[in-house]
Amino acid sequence: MTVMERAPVKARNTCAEDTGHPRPTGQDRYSISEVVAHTGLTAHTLRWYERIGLMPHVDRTHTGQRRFTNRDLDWLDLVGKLRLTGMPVADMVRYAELVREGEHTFAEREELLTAHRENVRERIAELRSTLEVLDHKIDVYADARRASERV
Amino acid sequence: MTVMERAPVKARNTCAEDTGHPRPTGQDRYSISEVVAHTGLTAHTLRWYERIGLMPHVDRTHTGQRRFTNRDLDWLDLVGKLRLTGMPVADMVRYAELVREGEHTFAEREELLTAHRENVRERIAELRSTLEVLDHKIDVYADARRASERV
DNA sequence: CCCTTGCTTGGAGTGCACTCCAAGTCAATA
DNA sequence: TATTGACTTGGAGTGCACTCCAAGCAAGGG
Repeated sequence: MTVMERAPVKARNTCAEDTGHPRPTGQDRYSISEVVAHTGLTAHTLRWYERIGLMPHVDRTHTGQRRFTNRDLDWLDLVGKLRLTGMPVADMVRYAELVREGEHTFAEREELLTAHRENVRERIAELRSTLEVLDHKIDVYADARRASERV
Repeated sequence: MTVMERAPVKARNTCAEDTGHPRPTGQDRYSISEVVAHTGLTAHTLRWYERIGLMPHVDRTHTGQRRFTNRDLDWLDLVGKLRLTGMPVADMVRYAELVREGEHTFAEREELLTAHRENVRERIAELRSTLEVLDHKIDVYADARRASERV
C-alpha cells in the first residue's frame, strides 16, 4: 500500500510543527513521498509547484528523482501558510522569484508581505463580524428549539 | 452610462449597513440594478444565485422583470457574509432550501450554522498564526533595510 | 527474467464560482 | 416610427488551483 496520491482529504493540514509529522529523518534529502507525508500536499501538487516556479530548484538523484532539503520543507511551510491565508499562487510565485534574485529584492519582498498582512488583517475583521451574525442567528434557533422542547 | 455589469472591482464589498449604500428607496420593490448598486454583486451573479436556488423566489413585474424586496436584501447581506467566510455555494443553497421548507428545519439550520461557525473560528486561528509569521519576516526585512540605510 | 513499487514527464481534465454572450422583450424618448 | 436602454433567458466560456492520465524508467524481490 502506497502513501502517495491520496487526496488531501479536505486537508486543512495538520502541518509541520503541529503534531504528527516531524522531519522524516534527521537527514537532508527527502523523497517526494516523504514530503507528501510531511506536508499533506499531494505529489501532483509538489511537482506542479516546481513547474510553475514556486519552488527553489529542487535537487535530483542520478536517476532523476527529486530530493527535497530541510530548506525546501521550510519553504513549503511558508507557502502553506500563505496559501491558507488566500494569497494567490501568482503572488507566491512572484515572491519566490524575488527570493531567487537575491538580497537586493529585500525591499520589494517586504512590500509584498506587508500588503498581504494588510489583507489578512481585513480578512480577520470580516470573519469576526460574521462570527457575530452567526452567534446571533444560532441563538435565535437555539431559543426556538428550547421553547419547543419546553411545551 | 449604465450602472450594470461593471466588474465587482475585487469587491470586498463596502456592503450594506457600512457606508455608502442605504436601501435605495424606502420602498420594497427594487430593480436588479438597484440591488447591484446596493450589494456590489453583478446582475449576472444575482440571476445566477436565483437559478441555483440561492434566493427565496424573487418577485416579477407584469413584464417579467425582477423586483427584490427588503427581505431579499437582508438575505443577500447574510449570503455575502457567508460567502466572505468561505462557505461553499452548495452549503448556502442547502441552507436556503431549509429556510424555504419552514420552521421544522430549525434544528438542521442551527447545526449547519454551528458547523460553519467552527470553521470560521479555525480560519481566524490560522490567519492569526500566519500573521505572526508575516510580522516576523517583515521585521527581518525591515531590519535589513535599516541596516543598509545606516551604512 | 518478470513484476511491483516509486518515481518521472507533458499535457489534458476537473470543480468551483462566477462571467459573459446572443437573441429577445418592453417602455420611454427623439 | 425608430432608437435607446434596462431588462429577460439558456447556455457557453473563463480563471484559478489543482488533479489526473498515459507512457515510461530504475531498482529490488521471487
